[in-house]
Amino acid sequence: MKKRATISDVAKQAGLSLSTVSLVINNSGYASEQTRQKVLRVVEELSYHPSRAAKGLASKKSGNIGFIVSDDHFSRLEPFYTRIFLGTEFEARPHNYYILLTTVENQFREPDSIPRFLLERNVDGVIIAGKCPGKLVDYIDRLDIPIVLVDYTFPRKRFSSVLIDNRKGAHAAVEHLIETGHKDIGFIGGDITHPSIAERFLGYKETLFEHGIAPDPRLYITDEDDTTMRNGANAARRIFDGEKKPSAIFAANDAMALGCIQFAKQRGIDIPNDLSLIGFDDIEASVHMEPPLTTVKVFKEEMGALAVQRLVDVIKTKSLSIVNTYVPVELIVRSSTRKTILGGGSAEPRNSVSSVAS
Amino acid sequence: MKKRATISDVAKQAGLSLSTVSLVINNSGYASEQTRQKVLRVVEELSYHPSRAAKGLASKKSGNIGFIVSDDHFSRLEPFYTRIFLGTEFEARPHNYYILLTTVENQFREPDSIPRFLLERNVDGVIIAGKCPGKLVDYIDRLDIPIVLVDYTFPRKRFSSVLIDNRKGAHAAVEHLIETGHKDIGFIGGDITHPSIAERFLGYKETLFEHGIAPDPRLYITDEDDTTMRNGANAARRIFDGEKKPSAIFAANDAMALGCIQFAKQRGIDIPNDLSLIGFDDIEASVHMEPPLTTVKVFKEEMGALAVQRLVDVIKTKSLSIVNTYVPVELIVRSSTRKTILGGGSAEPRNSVSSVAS
DNA sequence: GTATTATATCGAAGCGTTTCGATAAATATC
DNA sequence: GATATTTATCGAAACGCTTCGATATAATAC
Repeated sequence: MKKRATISDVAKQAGLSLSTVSLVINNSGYASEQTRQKVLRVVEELSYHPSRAAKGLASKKSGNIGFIVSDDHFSRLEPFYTRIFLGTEFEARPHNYYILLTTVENQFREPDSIPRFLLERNVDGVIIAGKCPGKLVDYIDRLDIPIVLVDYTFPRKRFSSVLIDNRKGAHAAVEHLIETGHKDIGFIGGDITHPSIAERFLGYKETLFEHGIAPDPRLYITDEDDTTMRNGANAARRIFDGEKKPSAIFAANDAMALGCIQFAKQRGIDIPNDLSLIGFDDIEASVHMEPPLTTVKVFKEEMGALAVQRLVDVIKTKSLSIVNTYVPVELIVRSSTRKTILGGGSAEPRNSVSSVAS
Repeated sequence: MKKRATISDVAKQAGLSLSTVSLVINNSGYASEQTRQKVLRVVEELSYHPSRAAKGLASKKSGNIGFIVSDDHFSRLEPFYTRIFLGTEFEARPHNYYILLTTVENQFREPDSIPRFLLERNVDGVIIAGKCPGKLVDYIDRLDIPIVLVDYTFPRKRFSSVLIDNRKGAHAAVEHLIETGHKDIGFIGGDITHPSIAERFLGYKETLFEHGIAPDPRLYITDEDDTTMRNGANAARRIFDGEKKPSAIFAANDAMALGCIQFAKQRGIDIPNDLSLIGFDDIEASVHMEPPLTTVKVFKEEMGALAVQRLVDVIKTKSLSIVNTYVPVELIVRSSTRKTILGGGSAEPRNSVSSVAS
């Protein structure tokens, strides 16, 4: 096996000094066009790739980005955060970074739960996806390691973040339901302490208000302990066991929507004829559901990519400014929603003629 | 921000030389018990963590393990390979390795598709999960980088591997169906070119033979192009559109079993009363299916962990021997299978009395 | 008691980069 | 035309570790 070429091999071959080659490769400092070309050609010839370790040692940069996600988030049925992670992986390539993934338990115990890459200072920055223990965030912050949050906002302190435009998504979802003639629209929220879910709830209420509909507490559930399918089914049951039945439900994510579907099947409620249902996220499964789920699509890979872009920028420029990027969403209409024959029950039926199902 | 402690800080504090400290930390070479204690205490005091980069530069080891998985495998609905990946991550921790993940396209084009960590020699070994382009495997092998395969066997050359005991799993599945009175047992294979699927097919046929049942070509489908839910539904349709209807189906994975369920619902076939169905893998979704799926559980995290153990062993000992580890499987009986009222149609019904459903 | 061998510790070279002056040539400034 | 500035290149130190002899002492063999 031939030994790998080093920078000094390149220098020798090009008849230049080490430092000049280094300057050209990292294009810092000055170099004549001629020299530049020469170096680049030799690099190609020897198929030279700089040694990460040497580079890291000399520059005090690891070339790695840490990706932190809570273990239950990451190993959920739906690969939501997996997609985000994948997005970071792809975007890291052109920037020449590696992503070091670690999952953390919700129950944080210092120092056992501190990711190794932090102890060893083996990352130049960190991306945190979804909820993360506050103590850990504080710890990283104290280390002066740049942080970018994805689908999360930290309560006590601002960080740059990449967020879903939840309000807009919720607005589009509820608007769609209202447009198709629904008035008694339920909401299934699961874990309302997650900022994204809270915002979707807000968007839900706002949109109802806009249309002169007062949100009915009997129609929304926000106190389940997690946003799982099971809880979706549970919440649906609680709503339908109440005195007021909705004609449509907006579930704060697709997993809970799926739970709704299961509940509805059990209870003999036909979707979309008896109940229109809309989800959020557009996970892979939603197109395969029975019926295929109308939902609000979230561009997960793109979120990961944006997070990397932002983080790399912070690492390189040491910028301290905080940038919150809102990623647009898109309403995907499939078969779980349809026009009502009659407007809802409580509000006065307006346009009752034109809203007859086609 | 305080500077990190280096090995020379430790040496100074302990009144020893650099080299002695290094020897103790890596416990290579000799050191008196007294010295050892002293060093360890100082390490603790200064909370010293060796620099990865320096270590890597000096030792020519990166401390990283590459994890390669095809992109369609990794971003599938069911997080099968994600779980394996997670297993490697966990096991890598105590061994002090990092996992560098990369996905590769099925359509391999050198050199664009070559993972960066190979170009930069930034991994000490590689784990390949599921199918992988032959050219890439050859490339890595030529680099003299140790390889461990997970859920895959390479056609042209032997490598150490961690494999599912597919034959045993298939045996358990089919045995279960036979025990519950089925004789006309179908098989849905999807992509038979994947070694695991091929073995499950083999196990299926073997078990039938053992019980004096000749596999009926009208009852198995092995020529779909992938092992997806869609293809599962498709294959089920093809079988049921044929002249011979099975009373039970063994799907080579849970995704295809889910497809079967969807097809059955559409066609008005009741599971398990009209058709018993059994899957393979035990993905998270299977417990949530309607009905909950009887399946063969695969211990995915454990497979990842075993792969890391094996790889670390190879890296450390430079062992050239090839070890194929077969991970046991477990039959999980849920509600998608039940006893037949009558034995199957073609073979003579034996024990027809005792096999009446309870 | 001397020769071997095992044990314990150390100094220094080396790993492959970056980066900080230093130097020299080319260009701009007045 | 002398001085200042920009551009181009280089040598050498530094980054924090491993590892290879070298040296010294302790244990064992004969």
